[in-house]
Amino acid sequence: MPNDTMKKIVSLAKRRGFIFQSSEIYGGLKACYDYGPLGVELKRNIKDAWWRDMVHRREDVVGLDCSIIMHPDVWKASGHLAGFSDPLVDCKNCKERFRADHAPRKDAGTETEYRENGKQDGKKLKGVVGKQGYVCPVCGGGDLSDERQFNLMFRTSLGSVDPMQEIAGAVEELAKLDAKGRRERLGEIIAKSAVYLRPETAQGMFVNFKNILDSSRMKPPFGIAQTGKSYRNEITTANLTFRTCEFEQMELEFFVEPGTDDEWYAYWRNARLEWYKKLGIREKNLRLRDHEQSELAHYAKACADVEYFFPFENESGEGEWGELEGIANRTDYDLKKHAEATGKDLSYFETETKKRYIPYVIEPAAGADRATLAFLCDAYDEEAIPDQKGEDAVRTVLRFHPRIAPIKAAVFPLVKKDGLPEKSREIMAALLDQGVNCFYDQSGAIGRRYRRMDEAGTPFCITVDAETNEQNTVTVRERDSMQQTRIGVNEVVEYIKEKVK
RNA sequence: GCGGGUGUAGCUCAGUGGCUAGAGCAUCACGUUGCCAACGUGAGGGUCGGCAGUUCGAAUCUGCUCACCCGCUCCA
Repeated sequence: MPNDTMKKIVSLAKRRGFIFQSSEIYGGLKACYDYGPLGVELKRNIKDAWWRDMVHRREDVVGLDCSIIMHPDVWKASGHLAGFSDPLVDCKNCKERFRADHAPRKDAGTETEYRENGKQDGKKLKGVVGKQGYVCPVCGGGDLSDERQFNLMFRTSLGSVDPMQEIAGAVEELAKLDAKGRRERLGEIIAKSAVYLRPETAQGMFVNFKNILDSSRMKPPFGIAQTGKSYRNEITTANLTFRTCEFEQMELEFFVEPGTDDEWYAYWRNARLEWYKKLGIREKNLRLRDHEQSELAHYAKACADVEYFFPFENESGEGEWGELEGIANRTDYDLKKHAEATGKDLSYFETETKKRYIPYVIEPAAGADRATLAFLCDAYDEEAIPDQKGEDAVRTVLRFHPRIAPIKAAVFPLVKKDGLPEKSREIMAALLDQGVNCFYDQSGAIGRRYRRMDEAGTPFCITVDAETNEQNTVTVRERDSMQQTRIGVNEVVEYIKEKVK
């Protein structure tokens, strides 16, 4: 029952410290979430795996970490400042909210017929199309609100003087202006200090393209990678951390010679799908979906999404495909725009061939929070196992790939006497010393301790028992099979390190 | 933003004809046991989402509000 599954995952996430709602004791904040002790490890492991595979294991990619607040002109050049401001209109009849540029056109002054409240059996109403020249796309009504700007970027102000102060001082002047003039004047005042939280990390890579060429001796084909937070005022937020206003991205901008872009696009499109598989996401829950021409963003030549089948609650009751990552061919759009805006030369000169060109960009852009959620959902499993009395019982287990598991190993003394706790602590210390995140537990029955670790997704449990004192060996219990292997105490660190590599 | 649903302990949920708020699990302590969610005893933990109103009295009725879920819309 996938409907149930998401509920159980949310419950487990809260109970075990993966994901909490932001500011929960204040009643929560819309679409903001915090990662608890286990969640932060999981997310970090995913980001680290991405960084290692995309940057450290390649010669052709370098990293970058740029500021979230950038020069406001960056967003003018990239098209975000204009493109993010879609005029929205509310229908006063059926309460629909829609984009003005998507509404059906009708000549101003002509008559329009529609149903009351937009209901099929509603009373027939007649109206006149207003001077805006369009009607409601749902009910066809002409009784519409003014167009409202809805900026998808988070605006804030840079500088120690609050722009509110200047606005307060301009109140009388503003009162004399009409609505349009007032908006323009207010815009002028705010624009003096207005800056934006980035809606994507990508522009940081484009803006630093020349710096990196000049400082790193990289030449196309090469990439710049970055992870970090981005912010967008989403109209609708939903499904836990799947769509939030503040989110973390893992982006690569890969610069290539024009003409080679198609093959590099194909390369990354495939490579990125394989990455999720390699880290343990089941193949049946993954797919690549190519965008239709009409779906493509204004800058993109081609785009494909890596999608995961989330167990979200919905009408079908089965779950829903959701985007984890988009791989786009952004062409030379961004570098060209920034070159135009700044007058700087952002082309690349190839000395051997004496060719000069503005590189094309292939962009695999992944959501770190979405990936974390997908790994969590995919790891979730319930196993029917009879308990000691032979009655039906359920074992809840998170089957994380050891590389991303929050806790790599747990160390238990079978009993808390006969020097077993002391021996366990020694093994713990050796593991911690090697940077293996592990957990010590001596409370309650051993079976309970195993099951607790199953729920946290810990792949290995090391138990110190009577034989440890006699033969200097411990048991290693494997999470998925629940099989135990006996190994020497001095092999433990290497054994675990090898398994979680 | 609209429509529908939900909100009681860390989790899952009872509760009501309006009076001192409950269970199971979880957590902690002690004891016992010792390899797969054991047993006993005890303990801690609740602004009944928030604010206001009606009332002698509100978790319960009314209004507003916040958050989450579903649908529509949106997703450069």
